[in-house]
Amino acid sequence: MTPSQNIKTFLETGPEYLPSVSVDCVIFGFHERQLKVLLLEFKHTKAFALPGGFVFKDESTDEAATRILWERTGVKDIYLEQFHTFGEQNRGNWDVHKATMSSHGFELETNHWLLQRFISIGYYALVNFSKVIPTPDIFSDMGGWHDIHQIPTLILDHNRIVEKALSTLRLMLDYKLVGFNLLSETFTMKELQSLYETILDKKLLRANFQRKMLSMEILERVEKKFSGKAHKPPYVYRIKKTA
Amino acid sequence: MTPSQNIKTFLETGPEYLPSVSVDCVIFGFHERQLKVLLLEFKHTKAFALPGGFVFKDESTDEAATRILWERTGVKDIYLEQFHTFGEQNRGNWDVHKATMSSHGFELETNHWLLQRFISIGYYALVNFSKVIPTPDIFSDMGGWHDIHQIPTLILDHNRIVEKALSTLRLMLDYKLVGFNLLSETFTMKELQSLYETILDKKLLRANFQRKMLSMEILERVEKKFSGKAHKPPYVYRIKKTA
DNA sequence: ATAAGTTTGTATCAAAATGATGCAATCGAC
DNA sequence: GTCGATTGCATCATTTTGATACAAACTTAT
Repeated sequence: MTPSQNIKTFLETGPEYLPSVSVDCVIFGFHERQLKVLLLEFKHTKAFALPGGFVFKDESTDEAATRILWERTGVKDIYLEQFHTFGEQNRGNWDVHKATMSSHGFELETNHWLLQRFISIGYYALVNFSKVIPTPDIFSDMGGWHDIHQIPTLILDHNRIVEKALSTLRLMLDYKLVGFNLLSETFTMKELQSLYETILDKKLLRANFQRKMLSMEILERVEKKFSGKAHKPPYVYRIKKTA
Repeated sequence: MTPSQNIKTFLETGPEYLPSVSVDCVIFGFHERQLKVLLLEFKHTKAFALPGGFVFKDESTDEAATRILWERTGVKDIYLEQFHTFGEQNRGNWDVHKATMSSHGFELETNHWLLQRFISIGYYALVNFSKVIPTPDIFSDMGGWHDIHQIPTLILDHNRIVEKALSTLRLMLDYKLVGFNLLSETFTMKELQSLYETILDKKLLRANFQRKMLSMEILERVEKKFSGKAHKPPYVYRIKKTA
């Protein structure tokens, strides 16, 4: 199918979606000691946006978020949490979408379903950076990771959504042990600490961090050692499977 | 206007609402050492429900919640917080509403807007019990307070919504100082402790509770003393106005 | 007036959690 | 083997929290 055919199909699926409701996902990844967010880019308009989409009439909003996540990353079974619903009357304008459609030869009337008011249910996801294959959607030409400290201006109220997702993630970090989802299956204590330091944006004392993590008794030592570097090799951990 | 005229008007306002989106409010009050929730009662069907409603196309969801709250309690300026959005495909059936409409002589077709799928944005409110005048809506005949431990079976997924609101409130209690909203303008330390004990459902040590509350430095002693009882009079507090 | 009975406000001590520092152990490079 | 680097953990200091005690302030009974 050509892009234009895809778009035609999409525009025609309007009636299959639950009206007024959209889902936006803040997908967090961790790479090279940076907390990253997956953003979509619109080449024509040079605009950025969060991965998002609409809810089919026969799926739950959670299912919609899972589906959108899968479509944009190629990964299922992702840690996902709803954090807030954004329900302002005017969350920004849809010029970018209009322009994108227009560039493909589709001129949307003002009352087109795509240009109506939508509330957006925000979900944040924690993914293993290396497993993700950023995949653009119909509107976008590119998907890519952006350092949380260098998020460009996004469409609509998406910058606010990212902010809220980040503050929720920070709160969750020491309430629920959830950070692991951003690392690979196994990891060292240093990697885990580095992750926490990046998310919380502050240094932590190594000895105390280790003591705290071990005291929760959810970590399991895997291989005894790990070689390569000129120093004492660290233990490698994984999360205990709650049997 | 007669009730039936009210209902007719309401049914005709369908197009003014944002489709698929509803708001439900869990209104907490505190009275006689009990945590209460305001519920509406449908006399014909003997069903109970949370106060809720729909979102006008030109108001935000927060504004809708505030409006609904005001309509059901007569109080504006209420502490209100969004806590979760419930987006399952099948949140339960609308038989009760259908029956209520029917009892007023309105037979709704299956595809009537009121019988469509709605997602519900949950808000919880903390109100001063004594200031509230429970007021029924078009569907209900009565509004009243119910002890959190004796919530009857509610329509749709409203029982789950109450549960989630309560667990969120408990989490919030020691993260954010928010309990005051359930008391009157001024209160004693004992009243505040009693409130905390009721919400958290556990006893707290008086001395330590007092120390903790005072250490946050948001309480202000008002009147020196308080008389009537045969013992040392307690201080009366109010929240410091953050100047 | 005085004593008795309560409840309040706060001090004090014990225990637990957290912050900070030090040191032995283990690896590769030389 | 020695050196430099990093890990794992012990240890101590500090802070927070849990538990108990006691004096102060009020009304009622005598």
